[in-house]
Amino acid sequence: MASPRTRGLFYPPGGGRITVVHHALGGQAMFESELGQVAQTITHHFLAHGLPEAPAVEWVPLPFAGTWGAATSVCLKAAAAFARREQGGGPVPVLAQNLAEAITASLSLPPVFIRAEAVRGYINLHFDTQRYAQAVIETVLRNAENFGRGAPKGERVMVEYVQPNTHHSFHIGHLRNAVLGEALARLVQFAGFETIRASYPGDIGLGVIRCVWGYQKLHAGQEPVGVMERGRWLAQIYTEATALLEEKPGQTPAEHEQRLRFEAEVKEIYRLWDAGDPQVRELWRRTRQWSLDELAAILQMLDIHIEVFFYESEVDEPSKVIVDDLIARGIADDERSSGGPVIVRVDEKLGLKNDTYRTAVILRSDGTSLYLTKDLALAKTKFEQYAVDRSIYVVDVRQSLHFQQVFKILELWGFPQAAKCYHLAHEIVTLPEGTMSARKGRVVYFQDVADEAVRRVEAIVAEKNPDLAGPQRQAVARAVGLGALRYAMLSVDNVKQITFDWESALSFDGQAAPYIQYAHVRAAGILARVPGAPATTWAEHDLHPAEVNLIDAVARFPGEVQRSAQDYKPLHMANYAYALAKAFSDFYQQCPVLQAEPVTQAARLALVSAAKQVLHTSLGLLGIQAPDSM
RNA sequence: GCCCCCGUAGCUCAAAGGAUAGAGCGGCUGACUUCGAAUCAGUAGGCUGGGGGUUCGAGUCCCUCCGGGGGCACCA
Repeated sequence: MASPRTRGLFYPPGGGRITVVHHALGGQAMFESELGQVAQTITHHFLAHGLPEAPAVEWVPLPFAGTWGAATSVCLKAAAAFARREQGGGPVPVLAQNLAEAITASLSLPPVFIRAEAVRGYINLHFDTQRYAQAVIETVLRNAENFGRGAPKGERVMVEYVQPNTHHSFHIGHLRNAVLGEALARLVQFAGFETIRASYPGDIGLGVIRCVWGYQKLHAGQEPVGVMERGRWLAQIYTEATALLEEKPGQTPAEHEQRLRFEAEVKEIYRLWDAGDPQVRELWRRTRQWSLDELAAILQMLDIHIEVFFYESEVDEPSKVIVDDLIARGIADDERSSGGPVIVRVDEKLGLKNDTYRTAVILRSDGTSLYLTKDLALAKTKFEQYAVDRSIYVVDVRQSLHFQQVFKILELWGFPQAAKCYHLAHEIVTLPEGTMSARKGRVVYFQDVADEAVRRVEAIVAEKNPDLAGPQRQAVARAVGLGALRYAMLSVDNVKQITFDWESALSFDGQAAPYIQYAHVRAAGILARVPGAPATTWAEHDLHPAEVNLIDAVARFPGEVQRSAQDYKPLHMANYAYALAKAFSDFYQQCPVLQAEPVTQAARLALVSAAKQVLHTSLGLLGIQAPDSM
């Protein structure tokens, strides 16, 4: 069974995206003001030579080849503009190169740059290596866990994720959603936005009522012991119930009759629920709580702390008020007098010829509300009651049309923040044998995968690190096992399906969380052997290429934070964390620290300390723990 | 029929419109008396689905075709 927010297509980007102020140039943000100075000089040069159409100077990192620098393609752009204006001023690349050469020759560089050169139309600036290394390392160590944290943006963002149905059980599809939403929330928050985490459990609807019916019919009065067991049991009842309610080929007339009778019973329960019948409500409330208890336990295990829970059952009433207003304003058509529902002909209202947003039903003919109706009310609540500036819905891709309709109807309604709503669509998790289906009982539950992950890691720890035992081993096994699972979900782009299979989901080698955690462990291992407080200053020495590489990786972190938050892409951070770990592993292999000469040792200890910090922070943003040993 | 997404190494996937398209897994060859080998180094593997276009510059943007997936009135 699809969870309430488990379907649809892609909302065109731009809607609620965070505006890019300017590209933080990775670690080169270190020399931001100096780069700004040079940019000004370049612009002046253009003006002085009658090239007013030259675009703004943007710095990109110099293709990394062992030293650092920044480059700008502004001459290429200016040359292209010039060629368009003058027609036949020569080939653009030649023109650009000439321009770049003239400009670099005339630049007077601030001391952090050692030289400027013109290459293939680019202006390349090279940084003073030692000053750069020092700036990076000392900045990291001075700021510690706050290194990379963005300045407050003065904007409040709500991230809605974790929307499982009650009366079902949390499966790995839900896990992808939860893990993605949590990483996004952490990134957005760290990037400088005030962040509210919201969850929207589907605690009412036909699926829920079917389960309640099944419970009453088949298991009245029963209750298994244990939070997880109870939750899972409800999911089984749901499967059991749907089997009885489903039309099957080759049914006898008697079976058919029975099925119709059952369906009528389900409808009656739904009616009673709607009417507030105390008995039905009580049964619903009790079973619902079992699911919510299970959810709480899982969120705890995932270190997800939701601040606001919205329940479908609670936005039911307010949503009907909106429907009345939509009818009053002529946006919605009330067809109930002729036995129809209340609808919004979205395309017609927008004057579109093709079927794009289609016609949306916002109220059943019997006057009960729908999923769509509730989302209209929910959007309003988010902005008005929680005063958010932006609202992100992390929901799987099958519900894209649903959200397009929600946002468009809000827009038609005149709701000003409709443009501030953004559906972050992600693809689903499938099984090798096909889509998961609670209805068919074909589901892989999160708890089972988590248990297996922890079991496997425990075995590996026992083998590789026998000193670690007891509760410590348990803790490490959880950190590593769940980390691997999380990373497997985050290191694939949202638009790609994940086919779940045990081996790749629980992969501990290569590009996987344990690899990154291991790098952190190694860094911790080195630092643990040094008595006293770790060094906080850089020491000038000849840099090994692996050191240069690692410093570069460390320096990129703040930029990656901003980029991940702006693009709503935890994937960027997942890739970055791996790249950083790889740079560290390479460094570890090639550069002895404890055996190095005193000056080199001091510098490398500072570097190890900085790298450890950033590994820790980036894993943390992904919701993955970084233990000191494993 | 209409709307949307995806096609990149054998497989799974990366890649701010920028300089020579990168990783992992799998294959092959090497490196533990060393700060932990859950590691590292090397090697092989590609007309980025096809064709047009925009641009100084396209895996990335536009058009078109092919292939795969998803969604389309009273489910959530």
